[in-house]
Amino acid sequence: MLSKKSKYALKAMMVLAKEYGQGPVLISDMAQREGIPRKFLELILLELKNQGLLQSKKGKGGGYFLGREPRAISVGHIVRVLDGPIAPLPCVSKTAYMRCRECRDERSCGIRIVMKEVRDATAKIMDSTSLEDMLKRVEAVVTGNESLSFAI
Amino acid sequence: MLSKKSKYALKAMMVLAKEYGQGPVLISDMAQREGIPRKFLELILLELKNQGLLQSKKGKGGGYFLGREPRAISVGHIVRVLDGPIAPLPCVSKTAYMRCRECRDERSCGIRIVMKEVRDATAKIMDSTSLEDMLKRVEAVVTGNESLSFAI
DNA sequence: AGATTAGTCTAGTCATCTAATAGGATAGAT
DNA sequence: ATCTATCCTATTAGATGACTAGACTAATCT
Repeated sequence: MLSKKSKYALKAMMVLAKEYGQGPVLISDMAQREGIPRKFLELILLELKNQGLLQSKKGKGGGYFLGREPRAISVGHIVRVLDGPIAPLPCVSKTAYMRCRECRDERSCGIRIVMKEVRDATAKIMDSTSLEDMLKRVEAVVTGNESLSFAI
Repeated sequence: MLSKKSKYALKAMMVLAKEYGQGPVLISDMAQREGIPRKFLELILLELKNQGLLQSKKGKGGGYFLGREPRAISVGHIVRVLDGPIAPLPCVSKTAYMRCRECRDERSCGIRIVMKEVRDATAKIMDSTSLEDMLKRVEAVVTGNESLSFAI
């Protein structure tokens, strides 16, 4: 399960992607538009900033904006920043591998084989979907041209 | 992330699948063989039994055994019993749908579109993989015939 | 019948995580 | 200097995760 942190992060990033190139957006604006507790969103954005996905500007006319193009930021990256590894088990994680203490022979663990498949399928989707991709799909739904929403 | 409950459940179910048709297996045996805290495993097996995946026999010569053939028990079913829904967000769950409180228009939510893909991919793998499938794959690894491990 | 064996059930513990909230510090704009 | 808005640290209530304890019940063996 995705935490609310990740969900809120994705929502805020989508706002920033839509507003990309038009100057900084206020935390309060994003919080209000997406129905996210404002103080909580602060923490989230700060973390995204510290990981290089966002930039900010203080003072009047300040706010947050994407650190790079919407097409260069993936869902997987955002989720990993807030929730950590995507893998369902540490023993199949690429970014945070850890063997199972009780596993005799990892290579012949059937559970691991299946969970590795799950990890790969999930990572493939999340890492290949950018903010731009999501914007396009939303657009496709709104304009009624939904065939687009399946063209990755 | 899979909980330890689910992981232990899968391990125990694999033991029972391997031993299928050969009479009941003791909790303690499974606990020892797989390095699972015994009392914790008790709870897990009880839950699996209450959901109809396992049967048990008390007294001497007792223990647990699968309620049906290994080919008729899927990874997805086991995981859902212990961890609940597989979906990364309640709003894309088939078994436990719940809308997001703060979502204006669910249909045009980009996050939801992507997470639905993730759910479908995950569910497809977990629901189409049975204990028997896993046993076969393990066997394939052990005998060195790993081409089998990709033949679902 | 009585002892032994093995699952059943209820409750409780302890640590960690989640989803926030609070409030002052810091830096930029005017 | 004074707004304005992010930055940073701390705190917290409640839930969840991962067990542990112990009494109870049912089946089997002698």
